[in-house]
Amino acid sequence: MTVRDSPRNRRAVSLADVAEAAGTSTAVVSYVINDGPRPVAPATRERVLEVIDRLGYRPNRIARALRSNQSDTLGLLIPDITNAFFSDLAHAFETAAFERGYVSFLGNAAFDRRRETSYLRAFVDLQVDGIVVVDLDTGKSDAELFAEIEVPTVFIHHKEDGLPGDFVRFDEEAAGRKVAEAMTEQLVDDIVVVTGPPGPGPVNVRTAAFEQELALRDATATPHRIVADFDRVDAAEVFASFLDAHPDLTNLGVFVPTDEQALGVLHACALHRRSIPDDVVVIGGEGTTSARSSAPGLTSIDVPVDEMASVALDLLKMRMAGDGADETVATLEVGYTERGTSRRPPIAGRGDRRTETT
Amino acid sequence: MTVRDSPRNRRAVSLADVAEAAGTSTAVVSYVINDGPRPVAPATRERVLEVIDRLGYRPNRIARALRSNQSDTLGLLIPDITNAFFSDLAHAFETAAFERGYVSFLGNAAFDRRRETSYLRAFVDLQVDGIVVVDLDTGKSDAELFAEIEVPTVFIHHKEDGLPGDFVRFDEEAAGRKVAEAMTEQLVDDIVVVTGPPGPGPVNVRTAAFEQELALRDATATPHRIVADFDRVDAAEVFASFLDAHPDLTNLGVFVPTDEQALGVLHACALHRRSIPDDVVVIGGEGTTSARSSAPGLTSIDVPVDEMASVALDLLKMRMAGDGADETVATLEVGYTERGTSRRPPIAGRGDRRTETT
DNA sequence: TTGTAAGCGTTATCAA
DNA sequence: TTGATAACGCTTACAA
Repeated sequence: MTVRDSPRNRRAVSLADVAEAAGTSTAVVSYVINDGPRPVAPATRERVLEVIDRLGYRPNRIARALRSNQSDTLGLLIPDITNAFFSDLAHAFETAAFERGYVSFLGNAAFDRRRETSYLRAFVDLQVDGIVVVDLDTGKSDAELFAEIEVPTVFIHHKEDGLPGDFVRFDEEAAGRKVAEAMTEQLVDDIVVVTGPPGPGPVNVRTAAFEQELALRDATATPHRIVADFDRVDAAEVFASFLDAHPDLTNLGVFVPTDEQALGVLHACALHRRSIPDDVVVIGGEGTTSARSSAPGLTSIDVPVDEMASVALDLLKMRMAGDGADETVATLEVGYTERGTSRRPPIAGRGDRRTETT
Repeated sequence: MTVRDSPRNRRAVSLADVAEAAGTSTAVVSYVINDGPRPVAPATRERVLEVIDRLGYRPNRIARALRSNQSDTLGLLIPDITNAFFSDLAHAFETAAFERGYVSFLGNAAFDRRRETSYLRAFVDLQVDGIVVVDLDTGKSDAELFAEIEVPTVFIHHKEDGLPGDFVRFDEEAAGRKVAEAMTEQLVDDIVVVTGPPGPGPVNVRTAAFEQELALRDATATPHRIVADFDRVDAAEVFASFLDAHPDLTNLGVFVPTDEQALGVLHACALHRRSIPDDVVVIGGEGTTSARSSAPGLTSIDVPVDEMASVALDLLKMRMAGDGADETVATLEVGYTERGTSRRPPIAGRGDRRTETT
């Protein structure tokens, strides 16, 4: 037992240690570990592998990153990790990244520009190989910072004009239209749209498409609009006030573009003892896991979150490989699933309409 | 304009560049950046700071980590990030870590031992300063690996005997007892306990305490036990079958130790058109944000998640600072809040009972 | 096929 | 108070 074996004051086994024990050079050990870039004689390789195993050597990824400018590390920046949709996205990315051999930093901007900036800088300083951003759509993004970042970046869900990087989104317009179509079949007397705070964000594109399609299908239906923040507590409060202010509306259809808000609306209905879907039909816009299994399950657009993650990572990989392609915009198709917050329509389902019976 | 200014093929500004531009040495620049360990003349410091600003220098954290064995980075390992409770925990940690200047890697074990191991190794290889683990409580943990890890580790929620590291938990026994007390005031005819898969995990401690206290308070009440996995879909299915099998039970009280399962139970009740809390009272064991704003909000134990995170990080910091204290076990107190899934009891609230009216 | 040695960008020792 | 310089552990050009 040498001193090195004592559990305290032991420095980790280094590549040089391996080389020495195997009676060869650090270069050869490196070639063995990385399967290149130079060939190694089978006998030598065998010897090195044996020593690596015996000594329990593990490469130091920090040193490797410093030398090679590659960390196999990704940065993931999310506006609000408690939001049902974003947490689904984060989960999808983490999984997809892990499958591809990356470990991810998680940055929760908490809807705060300063935090976003701070994380972005940290990611760059930590030499991540790529950055996945779900950008805040409130106010101006940190355009200068994004512009000066040399790290491959892919934007999800929202991207401001002029920022450099690929963009993965889903078809917001189709989402709005599909819900409008479904809503007209619900035979409700009045329609409500919940919108987010005014702005150019993707969510408001969704609601605009909904309203437009609705007008096309039924000129008489001018929906009530109510504005709520993108969190369920605010949405619940705002919707509860709406119900208070309109006790006469007893056969209501509500389009809530984000599931996070939809969950709040369901909460408000429960408090006000409005029966769903008998008194109020609620249709959501994202199909998060959280909303799929709410009580009752939310009828909604289904966003292909896993596909978004895998497309995003593929784009990132191409960019990291240096394929200097032009900036790509990938727009993914959405589905629509009836669950418990809408009425089974008298007309047979068609198109990509799906009905779920649990 | 020199070549370095062209946006392509530009290598980042290094400390040596700063030193050269400021007409001093790398050592001095380092002293300025780190405020030590040697003093710097005010004039020199001024000059260096000016150059840093002008060149837009940012320290390379990889190089710093390699040299100093400190990365200001943390690893966070979670069994299942889609679980309501764990995602609350993850959020709390990320926030607490960020406040203390750390950036966190996120590892989602997805209830898979191999993934857990793989992340653990990656964290060590990446030289994280500390690891926060919510360990899987299924089967044997990777004891050897934990034992050989030299990185400060703190376990949350669950820790197997013999593993090295501090431990932050909440008072599972008190949680079970509190719910039992509340349940006896609900005037239900029958009581159901949902348990997780059999095993030594913390959740089963919670349910055992509940059953024990219940027996103490009301010898006649022998609760039905139903077993469900720790996910809402399985819990919903299992509970739905239970309702099918017992159509006679129309005044039911259910203790669901994890909110994730409780959400499933609520979902099942909605599908079966059981009114809550008139037909079924549901009480949860964690008080996650997700369950607080379900429809209706879940009456439940409230776990001090933020406090757990901050205690865990404080313990980690102490260990990183080398305070070789004995292993600490911190047990935090839980609250209890009535929300919409229980009946307002006829007896006035007392103790730390809280009632929430939204 | 293998070995030597020069970095990568820091920190911190030691000497000036 | 400052400046050279030797690490940290790895990759890889170059030489043998």
